[in-house]
Amino acid sequence: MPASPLFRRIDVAPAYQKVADAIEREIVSGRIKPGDPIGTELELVRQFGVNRSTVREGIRVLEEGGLLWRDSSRRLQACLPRYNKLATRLSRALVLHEVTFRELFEVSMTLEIASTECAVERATEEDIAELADNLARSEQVIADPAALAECDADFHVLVAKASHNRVLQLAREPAAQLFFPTTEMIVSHGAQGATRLVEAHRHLLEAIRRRDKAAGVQWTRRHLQDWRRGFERIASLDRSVEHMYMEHAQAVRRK
Amino acid sequence: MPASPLFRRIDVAPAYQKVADAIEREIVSGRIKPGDPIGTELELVRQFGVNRSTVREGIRVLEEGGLLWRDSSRRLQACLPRYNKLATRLSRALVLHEVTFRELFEVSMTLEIASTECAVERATEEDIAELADNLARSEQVIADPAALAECDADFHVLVAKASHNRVLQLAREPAAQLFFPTTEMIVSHGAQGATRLVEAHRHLLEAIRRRDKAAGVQWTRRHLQDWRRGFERIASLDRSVEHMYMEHAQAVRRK
DNA sequence: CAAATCTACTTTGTCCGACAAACTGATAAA
DNA sequence: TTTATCAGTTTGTCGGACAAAGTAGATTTG
Repeated sequence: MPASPLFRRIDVAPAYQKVADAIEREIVSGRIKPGDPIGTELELVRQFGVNRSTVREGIRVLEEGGLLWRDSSRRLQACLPRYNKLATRLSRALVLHEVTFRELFEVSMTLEIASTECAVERATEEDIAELADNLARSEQVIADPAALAECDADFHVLVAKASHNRVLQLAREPAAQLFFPTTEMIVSHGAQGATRLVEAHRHLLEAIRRRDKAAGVQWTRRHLQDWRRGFERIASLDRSVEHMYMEHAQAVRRK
Repeated sequence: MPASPLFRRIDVAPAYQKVADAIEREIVSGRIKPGDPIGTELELVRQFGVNRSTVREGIRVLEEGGLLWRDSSRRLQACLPRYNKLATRLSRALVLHEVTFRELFEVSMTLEIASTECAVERATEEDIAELADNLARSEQVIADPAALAECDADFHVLVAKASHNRVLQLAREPAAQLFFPTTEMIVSHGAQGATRLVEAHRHLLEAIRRRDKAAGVQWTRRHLQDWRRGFERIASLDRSVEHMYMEHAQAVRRK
């Protein structure tokens, strides 16, 4: 047994990791801005003094993390991680952890209400126009559960956008991605599910337009309670989110 | 210009991506369970019929996504994506999007209150014991801002854990990772900041113990308002979260 | 017989060199 | 001006190579 450690542990992170970390540092610190080119693989090989395979492994890590992407000509660029892609990863994690619909519902209720409150305060004319447009489309496809479910998901994304709080937009997305796909099932199951949904959206939009926070919150709550009642007619809230949803999310991501 | 497309677009995803997708499908679908070995690189080479470099690039993608990891002997295993790692990625994204402290504060207020409400309902004896333990430690390090800030962050993680809602735990984490590091600055700045913080924790724990939801919410709100007042003495809430915090988060992640 | 040591084998991380396909940019032809 | 051609880059993939670290089985030692 050595008397006392003479030397500190040396850093033995693999080279590809160091490459990834080095590039990540430059991007996160702001020295490389989104849109800036990173250089070709060969240039990186020369700069880091490692093999191209090693550089490529490092690049894959950052590409997956959403910090790098390849433009149309496949050249490397720094970029801002897209919320959507991150949210998909999170949703996947929630599925694997087998969270229940009760957990999703609880959080969605909280976040959608917060979303509405902020939207009532801050929605711009443009936000309202987008919401109105969405509502008009919903009314047209009221008989088509799949299309209506998509409209519903979009509507709530738009409300979140109108909140002008990007943290909120990001925070609600993972639960929403798992939560809203069930809307199709629910709407096509119950009889007046579709009309109640559109009605709720109409009142919600009206509340945002009139800057009436209490009404906005009330209709958001009612809207989600409707979802819950509809869901409970089909399955238990304590059922865990299933792999089915993940496959749905993957299909969406790829298109 | 061709009259009409005779052929469908051929799938030209790179091989490493196909490898990653194939393994991901097996894991997400549940056919490979967390903890199951994936096999050695050479086995994957044989199964997929591609080069080892290609397999390795595919593996990197999944490793970064948190679906694969290498155990102590560096063999590949499927695993559940850790919330912590995902949250770090999200925090990084928030930094790059230059969100403001106001946005963080707004969402944290919402989620911490929700967290408290659920914790009051569902905290077990064990949860309460952990919180009490944390509180005792806080009282010991009340004069050490760095240690106290860490205790504070832990306290809120424990409250979220006591909510027994995993979606909530995950949803609050990204904002918290950026929000709480400022506690150190705030506590060391104001005079009674530290005592007020510990006092809030004490009341909060007491509320959870007594299942008193109103008191829990009230003290959570007061606690966060304290943070806000403290922060505003130092900087504007509309300042964007800075790169500094990201470096802090990276240091934490590595240890 | 149990514990420690040695040895042969496997696996990972890295490197090298190679090549086809796709893309770039510029020049030549219609 | 548009189209065709062509040489040079760059990426994606391949095959093979090797040192370091880990594994497991055989062997020695107490």
